[in-house]
Amino acid sequence: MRADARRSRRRLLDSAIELILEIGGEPSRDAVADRAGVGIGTLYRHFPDKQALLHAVVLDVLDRTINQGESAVAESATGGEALRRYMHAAIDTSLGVVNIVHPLLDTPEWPERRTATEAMLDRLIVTGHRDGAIARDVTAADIALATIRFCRPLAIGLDPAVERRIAHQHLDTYLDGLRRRPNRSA
Amino acid sequence: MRADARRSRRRLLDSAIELILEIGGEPSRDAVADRAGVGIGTLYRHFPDKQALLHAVVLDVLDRTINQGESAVAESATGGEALRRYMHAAIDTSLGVVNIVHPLLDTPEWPERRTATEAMLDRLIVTGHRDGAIARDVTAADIALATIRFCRPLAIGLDPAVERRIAHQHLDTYLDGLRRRPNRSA
DNA sequence: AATAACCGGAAGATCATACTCCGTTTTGTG
DNA sequence: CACAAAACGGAGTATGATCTTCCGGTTATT
Repeated sequence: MRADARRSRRRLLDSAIELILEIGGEPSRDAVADRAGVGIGTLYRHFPDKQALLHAVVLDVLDRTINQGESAVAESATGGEALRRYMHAAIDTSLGVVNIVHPLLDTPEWPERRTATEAMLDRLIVTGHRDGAIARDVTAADIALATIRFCRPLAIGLDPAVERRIAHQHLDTYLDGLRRRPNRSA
Repeated sequence: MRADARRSRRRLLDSAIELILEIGGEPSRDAVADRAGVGIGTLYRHFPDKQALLHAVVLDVLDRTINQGESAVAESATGGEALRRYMHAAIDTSLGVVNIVHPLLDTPEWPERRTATEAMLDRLIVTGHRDGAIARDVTAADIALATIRFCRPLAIGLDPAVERRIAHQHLDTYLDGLRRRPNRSA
């Protein structure tokens, strides 16, 4: 792959991620190409059909988030600490992009990511259960759903930076709540 | 206004609210009319221009939510209790509809609702501050933003009933977190 | 029974976005 | 440096999904 092609591809991905957060949904192909500073033809060469670009964006973001989870588990002293690190990292990486995940749930690429996410969360949860940092009744599914909630922008036209700040803030309070009530569903 | 006209209007509003939650955004006029069991012509007679229907929906839901807040303040023993009641009621009434609020923020009807919401939340907060049930550094804006977050569906194709259950659950944990840390922003 | 208000839905108008195509430019190689 | 292959740009067309109108038929009210 030629250097300029790789550069264009990466720019398209990054521009799409920005736009998705800004407008809260699927951006038009024209807008993505403009933002990336490439022609619309270039976009279609890299991502041939209708959904290819958005698929690539979601997989890119999802894989990075899963990796951050792995790191969090590996590098944290406690399960609670791993949970905190993972969820904040998910906000940094996935904020906004969860908005367009739904259509991907029916594609061949999904089951593999689902498995990887579950495996990672299970390891995280088991560690937390073992060291007592995460309540027994908190499950991987609970964490997954809460993570999605905090990665959703509020859809009232806030600036992305503000959006991110608020998400982290809400998550902190939520995590405090998780610690407070060890005998209730998350 | 004739009885059948009032009935049609109410059905259109309710159908729109349902659809907004189900599809997570603005429904097509055709879909709303179908769901309501009325012709598309009827929809246009009640709501003449492009945004009229969605405006009416948001105002309907918003006004009901504000009223529920007033009741919560009036009928609760403590500010903390009022806060809990208000936010859960907001989920029951507004879940999903926050998704389409943004465009309304630029219309003449908005400032009035904003003022009413602020007044209600201020009363709620002041009560809570006075009786110590709500931390000093929790503001009306904090409550407003958190309420919006818990009224956002997760956008992964969940059934509305499941969506609602999860929202209440997440809110409970968040409220526990608010209580736990009286000296940090909400 | 009379009339004014309301309803239904086919058909046309409108608009945003997807996508193609080909002449031009850039990159990598001998 | 020269040349071929790969990549680029963007005007213009295709497409499809709503929005909106209109008027003959229906229902409520007196």
